Amino acid sequence: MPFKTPRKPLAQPAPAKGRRKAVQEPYHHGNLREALLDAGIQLLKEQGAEALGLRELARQAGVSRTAPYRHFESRDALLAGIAEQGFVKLREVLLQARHQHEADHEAWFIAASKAYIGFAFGYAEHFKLMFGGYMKYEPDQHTSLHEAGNGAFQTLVDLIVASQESGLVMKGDPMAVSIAAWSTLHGFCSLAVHKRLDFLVGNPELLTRTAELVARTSLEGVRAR
Amino acid sequence: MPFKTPRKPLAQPAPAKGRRKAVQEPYHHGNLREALLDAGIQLLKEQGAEALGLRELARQAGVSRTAPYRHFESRDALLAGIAEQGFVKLREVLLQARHQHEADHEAWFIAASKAYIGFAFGYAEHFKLMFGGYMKYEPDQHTSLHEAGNGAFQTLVDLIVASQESGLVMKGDPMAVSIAAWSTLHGFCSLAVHKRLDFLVGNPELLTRTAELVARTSLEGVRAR
DNA sequence: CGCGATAAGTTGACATCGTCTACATACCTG
DNA sequence: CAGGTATGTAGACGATGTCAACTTATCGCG
Repeated sequence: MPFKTPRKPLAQPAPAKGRRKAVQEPYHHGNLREALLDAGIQLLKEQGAEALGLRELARQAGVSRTAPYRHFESRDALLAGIAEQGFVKLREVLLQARHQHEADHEAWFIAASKAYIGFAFGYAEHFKLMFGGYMKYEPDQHTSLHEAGNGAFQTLVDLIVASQESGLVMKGDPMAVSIAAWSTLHGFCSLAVHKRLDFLVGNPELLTRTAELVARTSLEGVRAR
Repeated sequence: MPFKTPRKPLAQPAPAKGRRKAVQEPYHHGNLREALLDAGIQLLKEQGAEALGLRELARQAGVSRTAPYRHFESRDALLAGIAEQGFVKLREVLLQARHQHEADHEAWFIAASKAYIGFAFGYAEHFKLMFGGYMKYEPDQHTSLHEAGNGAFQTLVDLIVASQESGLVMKGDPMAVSIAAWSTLHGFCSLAVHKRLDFLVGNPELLTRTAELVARTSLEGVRAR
């Protein structure tokens, strides 16, 4: 029962990491910023977003309660950082589906859909944090988070545009069509991670079939007719 | 600037309201339970779910901070009560769509879809509370909330079953098909109320078109083929 | 009609949290 | 080596949810 995590013995003092902006990477105590993010991701997975307190994260990182304020201007900013990592990961899995099936648009579509669903179920708490109302989110602030989200969304838009050109998917504003296709996947995932599909719990086989139906539904909903 | 709301002068002492369960209706101070729910719904609409503090609600109702505990065992229970009212309202608007178009299944489907979207946009904060992670939700506890949710969902299942019989919608497990159709609507609404569709903000005309596309997508996704 | 039980409301206290201000320390740069 | 700045710490404040103990009003029953 670890009440007090002793300060983690970092491998390197490590201020060697490229300085893309202006102010980064702690100097005399190891890189707290990433330590906080890592602890947060860990805690998020184990206990959910409500457990992500600034003081708790500080405790886990072995620093004092107000230390995080040197790296995040508020709790929301820290949550935004964690959510951002989620969007990066989501984009990765979507790109992976693309690279495996880029030639066949229909296969690409289905693979991307399953990747999205797989991410939501595999990182349920992360998914909730990314899309739920756990923090204040104003797109024109949180620009970094916003861009990460757009980066993930863009992979879907790319898929839709390609599929429109090949005649698989209906014509029309690519944004609107992308949102329509995305909505189907997202709605299913959102309902599932928030436990609103208790019809399916305890029946993993039915859940799998429903997930596949949803992936197909997403495609059929926007298929060219 | 009402700092202290004086105790509301109730029209009647009012313990005359049908006693469906066993323990209800406050005795010596007016009916606090409903006053709290009403204040909560009001505050929810104005300020969002985070503003729904037990103490704040008590303040608005003109009672002391711990008085709500005589009617709700915790803050979550109060939120659940408010969310439950939302599901009742949602069911109402879905039933209204049904009664206006029951004969034509396709019209019924589209009307129900638009009603769902209309509810989400018209009661955005309520919608977030109902489906987001603002409170702990375990279906086997919160049975009242759970049933209210199922009541609303059932209107969609009825629609799907009827549409399957008339050949509009594909065959298959009605639950799974209902979830697939619902997912499309819900995903769009969820993304919108959480401000994840900033592509559309400031362009209400595009938003309207996208909403209609989504309603159609929901149907096309499960249409018989 | 009166009296006890009980529902309803109040006050006080506690632990926790996010955040602010002021202070201390380590590191880098000139 | 000196000074500045990035980083970390301690203390305090107001706010919240919840518990325990106490008070008051209302109901039900003999």
